[in-house]
Amino acid sequence: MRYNNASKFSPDCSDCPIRHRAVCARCDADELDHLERNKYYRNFQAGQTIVWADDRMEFVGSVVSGVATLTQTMEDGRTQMVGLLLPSDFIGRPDRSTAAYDVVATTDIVMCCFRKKPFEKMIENTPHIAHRLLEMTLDELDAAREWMLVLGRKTAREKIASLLVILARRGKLPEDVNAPVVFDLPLTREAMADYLGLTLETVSRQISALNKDGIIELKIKRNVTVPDIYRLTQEAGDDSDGGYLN
Amino acid sequence: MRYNNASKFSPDCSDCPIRHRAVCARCDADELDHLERNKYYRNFQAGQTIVWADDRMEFVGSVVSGVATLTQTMEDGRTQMVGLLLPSDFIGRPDRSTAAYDVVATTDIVMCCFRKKPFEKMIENTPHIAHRLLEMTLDELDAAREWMLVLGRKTAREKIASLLVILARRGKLPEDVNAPVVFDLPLTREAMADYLGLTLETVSRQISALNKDGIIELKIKRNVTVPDIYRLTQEAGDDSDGGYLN
DNA sequence: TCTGTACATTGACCTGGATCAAGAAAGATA
DNA sequence: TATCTTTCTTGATCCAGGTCAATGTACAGA
Repeated sequence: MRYNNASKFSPDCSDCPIRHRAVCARCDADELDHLERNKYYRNFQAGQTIVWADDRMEFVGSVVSGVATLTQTMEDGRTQMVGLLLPSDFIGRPDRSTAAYDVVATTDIVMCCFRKKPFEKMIENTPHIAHRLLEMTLDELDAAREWMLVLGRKTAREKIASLLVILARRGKLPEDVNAPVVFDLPLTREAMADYLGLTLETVSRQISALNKDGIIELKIKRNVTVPDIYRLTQEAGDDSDGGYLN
Repeated sequence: MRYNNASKFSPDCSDCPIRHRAVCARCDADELDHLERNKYYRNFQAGQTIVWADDRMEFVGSVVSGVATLTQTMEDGRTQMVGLLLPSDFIGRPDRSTAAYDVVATTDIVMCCFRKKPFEKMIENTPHIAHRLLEMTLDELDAAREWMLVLGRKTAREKIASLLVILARRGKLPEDVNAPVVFDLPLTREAMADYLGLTLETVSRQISALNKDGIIELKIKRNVTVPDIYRLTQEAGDDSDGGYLN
């Protein structure tokens, strides 16, 4: 459904640890070749669960396109998103046989995967990749801890803004720092609420408020193309409400 | 001041990555020896800041005794604790020159330290230590994410209970699972509040409530010894309020 | 074009925890 | 012993965000 960029399928694993190959002469070339040959792509539909918490997880991989979430759920149904996986983000942890969280595709998503066993073998033989993996894990740890500040101490409005900043940073930023930023909002209100430790109603109200305050602007409706909009410019401009922030 | 266990100074770095030596025949023994010879101990008093966020950090180390916290502070003073360092916990991150958070001793504390440079060198030469470090970082990441659920979705009472469980788990648990657990509470109400995303008043009220509900029990006052208590049993039992959970 | 489903918005009301404000205990100092 | 400081407790009040409920909108399928 909706937000679907599976079209840019051409695999761009630009931040995949494997790519490290380009800059490392000391690693085991055969090993890397072997891995490169054994990578494969998997598609998931929006809403589909990629891995269930505590299930065996036989692969590692990175997001090529689309968005997924890491989610924790309590017995009574309360859920907290603990991670957001955007293109180039890595998923899976060497030396852990089971997943720690539910991984759910929130949009159609393409992942670049490796079977875990050979990947672990490669880590052993190519210390620089292990090093890169440690670095990535430390980054994730920093992000998690920064999010603890958001969850523990920020107001609803600040929480929304924090999320918007994260998403904006991951899009292509405009050259001019002062130019307005445009980016996709590939999450439902509920998903945002789960990330922010709020209810979906509060998220909705805060977004409306930010909109009313002129801080964020409405976006083009999902399946409306640029030509569609352009056509509107030829009509009498009566129905001025151009679109919706999804 | 108060909670001071610097007395058990005898260095017990039982979970220090260096200890890995005992189980690894493949690592560079000279390197390990060199590091072992170059470890040193540092003492900090309760309240003292061990490292300031963004300051250069020239060492890594682990807690021998005492408790420290990792804290993030916003410009307006709101603070969120993002990590709790108990004995055997590791601090410092290879390849990062500056600290990401304030590290503050909440009790008198003894740390076992290594200068960062040689430590990093050792990591390069002893892949198994790098591996162990990745494992430790993944554990921290799990802990941080579990804490996100606590901060985002739990009630004040549940938050307190979550903290108590963490502290209880780190103490020596009784053989009998059903026996009551006894452990130190080496944090002020304010520190707990900062960890839990609450105010200190709420923490105080909730602890009083848990106490009233018979879920937690009062503990012996800090500087009262067992003989002191015993002496009380000889008096007329009028002043029955035996002590305080502090 | 109608219908059903999934999301999003908005309103009315309630409540858990924050805020403000005294006091009381613990512990240090003298 | 009295005094000062820091920490903890408790009460009174407030309000941000939760809860419950109704309505609107997007869009797929028939």
